[in-house]
Amino acid sequence: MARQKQRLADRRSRVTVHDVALRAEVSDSTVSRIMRNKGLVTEETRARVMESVRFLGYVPNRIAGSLASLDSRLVGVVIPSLSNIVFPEILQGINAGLAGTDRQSVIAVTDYDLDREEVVIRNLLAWQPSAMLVAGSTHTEATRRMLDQSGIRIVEFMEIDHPPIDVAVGMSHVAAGRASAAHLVARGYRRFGYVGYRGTLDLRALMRYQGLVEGLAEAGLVLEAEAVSDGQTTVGKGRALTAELCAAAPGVQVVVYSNDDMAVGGMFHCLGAGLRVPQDLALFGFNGLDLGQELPQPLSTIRSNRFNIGQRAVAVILGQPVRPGVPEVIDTGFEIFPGATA
Amino acid sequence: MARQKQRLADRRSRVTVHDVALRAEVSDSTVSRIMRNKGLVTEETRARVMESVRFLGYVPNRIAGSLASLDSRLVGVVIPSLSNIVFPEILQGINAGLAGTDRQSVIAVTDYDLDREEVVIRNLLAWQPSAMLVAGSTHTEATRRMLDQSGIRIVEFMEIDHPPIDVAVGMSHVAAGRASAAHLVARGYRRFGYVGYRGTLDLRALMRYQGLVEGLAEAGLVLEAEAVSDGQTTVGKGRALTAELCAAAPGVQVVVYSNDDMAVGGMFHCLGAGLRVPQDLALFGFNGLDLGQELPQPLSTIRSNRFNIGQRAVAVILGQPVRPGVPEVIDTGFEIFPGATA
DNA sequence: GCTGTCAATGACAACGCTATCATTGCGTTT
DNA sequence: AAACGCAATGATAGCGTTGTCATTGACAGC
Repeated sequence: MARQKQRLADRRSRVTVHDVALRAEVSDSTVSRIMRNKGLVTEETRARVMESVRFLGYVPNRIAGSLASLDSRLVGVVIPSLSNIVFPEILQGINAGLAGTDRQSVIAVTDYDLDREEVVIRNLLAWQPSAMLVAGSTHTEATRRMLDQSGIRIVEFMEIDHPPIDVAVGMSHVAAGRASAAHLVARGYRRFGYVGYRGTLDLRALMRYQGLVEGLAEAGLVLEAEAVSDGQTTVGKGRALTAELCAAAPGVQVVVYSNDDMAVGGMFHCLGAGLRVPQDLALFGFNGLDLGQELPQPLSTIRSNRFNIGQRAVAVILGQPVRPGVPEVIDTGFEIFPGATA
Repeated sequence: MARQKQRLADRRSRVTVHDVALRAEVSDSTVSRIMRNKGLVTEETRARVMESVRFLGYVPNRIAGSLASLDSRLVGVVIPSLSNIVFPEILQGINAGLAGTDRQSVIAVTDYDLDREEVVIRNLLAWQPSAMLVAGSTHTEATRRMLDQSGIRIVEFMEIDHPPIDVAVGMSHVAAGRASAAHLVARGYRRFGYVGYRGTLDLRALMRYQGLVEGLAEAGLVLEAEAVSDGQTTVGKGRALTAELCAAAPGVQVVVYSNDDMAVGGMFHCLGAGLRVPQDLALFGFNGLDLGQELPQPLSTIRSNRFNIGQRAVAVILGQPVRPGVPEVIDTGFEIFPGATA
């Protein structure tokens, strides 16, 4: 009796299809078919097999299954951060879109670092995902090549200001910046300040800033004052920077913020400093977070549809799992929310 | 020449170890060794192989690798929600702990549904993770059995009020509730109100509530009024429920909230209604979110250490990858943050 | 020169499952 | 009764990698 070569001594005595098949007195194939609800089986056989499955506590090994079927059923998701609530919101949209399908998301975080992005994308691709959803459109050359050559569907979400590898789902941040300018100019504001991000990492914040400046220029206006930070854009930072800006440029009528978090901080500053909003100082945010809408006065801002972006991104890959070869851009738009702070 | 049986017509002409080996004129084994930095290879061979790897754009298939080595290098993470910022914070801690190791997290969300939890855990276990990190200690019987029988390390994080399957990392929410009561009683408050969650899903909120009631009872006090919701605990809800409670029970001196989000809502209500905090109404939260600390007055609350919980959970499984068999409880504690609203 | 050692590489069988094709057996048609 | 169709099940060869053991060849020691 030739003893079979035992590969790894420690193999946790896992239950395999074969064990189930032996107990139910059927072939491995039949067990496999039943586990996947595929192919024809009599009800009697199914019952017998399922009894064994339950008795043995069998859990199919998806690693082996994926290898055999050459389909991992995985969707790679790459986001820059978890601390900014907008990304979990997009993940919710993605999960909602994936719920009820047989696909599973695998999430990786880049910390806004393009080299880190390259690493995590390489690692995700190693899992043979059937699609990749990547935040943003700015990548290293190597990243771009990897994504392109993978042949799978690639959805770049959040922004649509750059030509996509395959599909882009999101909104134009430059346009949002311009829209802020246009809206506020139309409401009569002339003396503008900016509080927010200035650095090299959050490129979408920079695009909004750029759009804002362009929009003002078209009205013959400029940013009179800026208070910026190259780190996290938090409520606390927004509050501190607003204080700074008010001290440096008392004549500013309205402050445009990188995002709602900072704008809420600005609101807190005004509350503390006894400034009336919007009479003494008007505030304009970006994102349309719930938080801003629950302030004593609802925040004037721009709603980006994060949940929807996630859902649409998933809809694309489910609707057309094979890359068509022709790049596509899906604009989920944005809406100005007038609010009461500007 | 016997034509080899071609398995799947569509196999994306992927580059395999074999292709690299052919081009570099070495064996598959050597390529594998080089890709894993394991075993001896001459510098010259390594260079030649790496050239081929780059030329062909070879990305190792981790599915096949995991199957062969019986080690997926995956860590399953199960959380109830993404919309409550505390869970992304824990994920950050987990990612931080995993960074620099060869482990990858795979995240699943249960939406506070124990049956859904059972499903997602079954699906995660199918990926043969080397450990599972699961939020909370309340599971279905089937879930508990699956986790236990998997043999891998199981970390139940967030709470330590129940005996764990393997390890629990977190804090006692009952104790936190009692601590709130003790702290506020010591500060002279006698007439208490509660605003927050009341339902069947968020069990930790319920434990804090229970601790609060117990703590008050020990001081001979009771909750004079409650305004509760069984849905999301948002800033908006907190604001609305606080208004409700104030109308129904004007005599209440201090309101204890399910969490900081709702407490911030309470603060907004007071700001809008012209109530002085804490003189007219005192507010006490839970979590120690940044948001609460940036209010015009810093929120009185309890700091739970979310990031730390995630990091500790990972430290456990990295430090001892094999289940010791003896359950362990790791208390990450909490601190009362006096603040200025109570 | 012979043997032993050891660094470097190769051969090949697992890993657990599924796609594919083959086989069985029963009822129906002609 | 032979032929056929078809539902149900089985046998087997991969899937791409890695663990294990075998082989090669250079060099040192005697």
